[in-house]
Amino acid sequence: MKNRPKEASIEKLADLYKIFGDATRIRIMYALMPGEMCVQDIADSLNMTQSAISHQLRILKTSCLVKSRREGKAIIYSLADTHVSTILSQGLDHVEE
Amino acid sequence: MKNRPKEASIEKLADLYKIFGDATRIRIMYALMPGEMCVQDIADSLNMTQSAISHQLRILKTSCLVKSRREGKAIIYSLADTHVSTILSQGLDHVEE
DNA sequence: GACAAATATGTTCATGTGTTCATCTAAGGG
DNA sequence: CCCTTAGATGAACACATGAACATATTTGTC
Repeated sequence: MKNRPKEASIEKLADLYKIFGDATRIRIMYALMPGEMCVQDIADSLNMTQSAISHQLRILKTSCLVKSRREGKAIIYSLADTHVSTILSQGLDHVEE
Repeated sequence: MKNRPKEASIEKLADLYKIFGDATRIRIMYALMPGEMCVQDIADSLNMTQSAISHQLRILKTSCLVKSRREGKAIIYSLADTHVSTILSQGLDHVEE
């Protein structure tokens, strides 16, 4: 059990969890687990508007939880690293007890 | 990589992370890591009002992240299980890269 | 029982947050 | 070029959230 982290780390930590603290964003991340997807496909799969998804994707990207690349007209999103799935399944363990 | 969880689990997961998504609550949990503490001591250690801490403790307790017992006039709080520290250090890993 | 100490709770207020709607930008096809 | 398609962005609005303040509750002491 480590010491209490620095104030800066605590703020960062809270901010990180804030990102995970929204069902839409979690759904997006789970949608991206099997593989990359474009915005409209995510929207369709979650039954939400393109705009709503785009807004959330921006938040996820700013926090480096997803990354994107352009392919013609479409922009393809994918999970940024394996940490994301790790954190999610960690939380799921706690929830599903 | 598992299947997408049920809707109910996703909501619960988001709610769980929402709890972790506040610096005050994280500070409280870190304060409780070394061992149990009464409300006023937590408040002093974090330089916050007793009321603010009590409100947050109630949220943490409702989510089963801390537990409490009475000892005379005081109520002593402690972390509910080891999952809490696990989740916190997991997030810290991601943050401190 | 009156009182003090330790917490809990209710209310209020300012601030954040997520979605929608309308609009804007970028890329490809004719 | 003009138009269509795919996303991004900005403003507005409704709703949630955290802290402060005052007050209530519970317990121990005299």
